[in-house]
Amino acid sequence: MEAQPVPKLEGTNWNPGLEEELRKLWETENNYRFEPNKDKKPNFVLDTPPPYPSGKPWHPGALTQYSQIDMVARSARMRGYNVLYPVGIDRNGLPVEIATERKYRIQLRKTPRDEFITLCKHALDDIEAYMLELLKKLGISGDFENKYRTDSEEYRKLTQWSFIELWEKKLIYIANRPNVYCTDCGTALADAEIEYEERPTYLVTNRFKVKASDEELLVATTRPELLEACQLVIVHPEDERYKDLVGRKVIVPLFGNEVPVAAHPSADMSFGTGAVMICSYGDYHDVQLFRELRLREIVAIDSDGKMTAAAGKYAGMTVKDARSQIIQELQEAKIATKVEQIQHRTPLCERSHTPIEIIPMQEYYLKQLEFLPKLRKLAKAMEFHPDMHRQILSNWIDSLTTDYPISRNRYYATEIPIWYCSKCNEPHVPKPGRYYRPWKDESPFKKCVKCGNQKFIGETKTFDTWMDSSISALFVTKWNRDQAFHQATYPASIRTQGKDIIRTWLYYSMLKCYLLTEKAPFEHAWIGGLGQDASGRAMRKSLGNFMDPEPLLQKYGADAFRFWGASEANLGYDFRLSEDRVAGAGKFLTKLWNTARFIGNFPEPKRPETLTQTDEWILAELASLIKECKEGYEDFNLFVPSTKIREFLWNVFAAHYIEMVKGRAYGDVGRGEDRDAARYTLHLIMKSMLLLLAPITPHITDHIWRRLYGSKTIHLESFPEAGQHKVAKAESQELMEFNIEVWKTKREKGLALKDSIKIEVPKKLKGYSADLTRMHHIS
RNA sequence: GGGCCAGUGGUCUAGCCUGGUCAUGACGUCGCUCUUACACAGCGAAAGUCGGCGGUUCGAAUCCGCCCUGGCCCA
Repeated sequence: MEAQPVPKLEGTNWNPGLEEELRKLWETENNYRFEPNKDKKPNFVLDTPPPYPSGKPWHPGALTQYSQIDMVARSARMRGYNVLYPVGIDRNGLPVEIATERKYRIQLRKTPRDEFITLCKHALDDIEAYMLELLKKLGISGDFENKYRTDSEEYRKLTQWSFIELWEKKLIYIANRPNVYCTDCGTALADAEIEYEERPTYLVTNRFKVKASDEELLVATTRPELLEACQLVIVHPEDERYKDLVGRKVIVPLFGNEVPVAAHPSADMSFGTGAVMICSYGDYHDVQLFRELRLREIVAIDSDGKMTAAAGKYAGMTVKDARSQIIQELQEAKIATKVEQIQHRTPLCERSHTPIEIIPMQEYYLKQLEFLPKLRKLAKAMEFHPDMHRQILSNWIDSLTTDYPISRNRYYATEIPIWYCSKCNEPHVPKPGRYYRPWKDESPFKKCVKCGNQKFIGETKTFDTWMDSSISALFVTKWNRDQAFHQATYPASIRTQGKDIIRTWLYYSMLKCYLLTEKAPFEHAWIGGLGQDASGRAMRKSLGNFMDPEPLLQKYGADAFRFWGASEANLGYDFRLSEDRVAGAGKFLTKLWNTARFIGNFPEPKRPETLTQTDEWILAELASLIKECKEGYEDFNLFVPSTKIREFLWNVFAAHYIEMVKGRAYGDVGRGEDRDAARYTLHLIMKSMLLLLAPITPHITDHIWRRLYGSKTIHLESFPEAGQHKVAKAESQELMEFNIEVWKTKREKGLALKDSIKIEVPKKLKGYSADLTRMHHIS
């Protein structure tokens, strides 16, 4: 007796509304809980980027990346790993401070610190809730229950702990050095926080009198306000114009100090007059020469961006005002021979877009230069996906010339745990294991170790945010919190991140974790491309070319968005976001849905003794698909499985196999055993495709799986094994070409597909002739 | 100035490492078709100097050199 076919899937397309129900189900089932070495499976630990709540809407490219990371985690589970997939939120740093200053029209330095911090917290909480909700809507399978925040007491305690260990290892030092400084943000910047922009500025050519002669030297500069800090004028050694001036002295106009003229190869003969004044500090070139030639620095600009006493009557003016004032005076005194406007590549603060200044300041530094050779080795040993992006890290390591300045003058960040003796200024660093706020807390020290004084002053500075983020791999593996857990999970298996923060997050993570644990923090680095707008431009909030991802998710569902994210661009390449293409991904889901709906009509029989040639053929195609998908997943590449599965489903399985076996599947033709062979094979292929797709489109695959193959979730299953079926590629090709030829002939002859046709089945395809005859109505 | 990446039908993309089938697929366009899963479909068609120039080779989208354009990063 044959069971009546029962349609198990309603409607002719996938309803994204079902996603919400599934997510609720997953939450109650709690399938993804991590315990080290559970069921004797190997651990797989992700070090994921905690997103920064910087505003609404969230960058759609970032959201795409989070969905891709989820696919990495889900595929690892289905490859048989026990997966630790942490969810964190990065809440330290400048952006929230700037947003808070703008929102409440207040200034950080003029607001009580406690109050300011509270305002920042509220802003972060608000956006954080929005982001977590979006992540959940995407179907992210991370550990939301144990989500962490980088501004929590527990996290900051660990950041301070890492600092204290580095301090004790004598890897931290204080130095008074020229520092890249943003006068607007009021803080020192790391190299990574600087960006460049072409901006108009004046190039002023001034007469410098040559000492004890009537000669003059013309010197062009973009920084006339720094004349008082000029200590040297350089010319190129091969510059014939100035050969006889080298070694003599010139007099700085307006200020009258005498400075030598020297030959130096870094002078550009073609820029300005070829003679360059070297001041402390106009740009990096100045810094380099001051260091190289051991010149005496004159601090001309203070940390508020105002001219210092060294600037004489210009003291107290802003750099900008001083510049225009001084240009005017130089012109009036006929010292300036030329004032022209030029486009100048100006270094800017990445956050405030203010031109940076170089000011000598006392800052804390973490040693890195002496470890660069070791870091280069670690970078070489690390497995990059794709391999090409290792280059970005190598280039960065090769370009570093100073140690890492780790202190900042901000509020919403982890405090540097130091107290200074009020008398002798000796720094005291407390014991690790607590969260310290020296600007607020009482000193844990009773007596200065140096002078015995009993009063202390707490440090007010904070850490650069990368000091926090760089230990994410240590935090999620419970370093200094749970030794057994840490042993089992560190180093992490994989760091997943965008290519834009390789030189910051990835590099600083390697540096700090290496210094603390002597190991690289992770084995693999997965580097995603960046989301661009539809015309290929970087999507930036400042450019206003943002697309709100939420309506897209609402309209097409998370699975369509995810499938688009997986299949849009190859691993590591930038991708463009457009609604059309997400919609196109949705069509694939419809195709999958209808294929499943068709197959669900048939009962799933046991494997018959023998299968037909047609069944063997599609199983061989499936075997190679499984192999390709597995290779893709092992390389953490989602592009490979998503595009291969789409091609197989659409162009091979649905177009050819299903059409060929329809007759048998319905039981219209052939023996009962052949019918079961078709049904068995249809279900086997369906199951395999669902399993292969489950990491990419977790909702639709789970829904179909539960409906057709039992009530349990697909997400606790493993990937299918590639079978032993073998059919020559040429035969496969020939089979599909024959079908196409029949279709073409029918249309040329004006025949409907159901009309019969006289056509010879090629000899090589004899094994398929029963199915082909039924399919094409060959008479 | 340097580095990395990219440049393939109207749009996007595979192939390039490991040279050799009429260059893959998707979106879009046009025509036909309701064919016991799917019209969010099926079938078919039009559409390409594989950025340019030169070289290696019997043969180059693929290897080499130079150049142009765009993106990202660095100095």
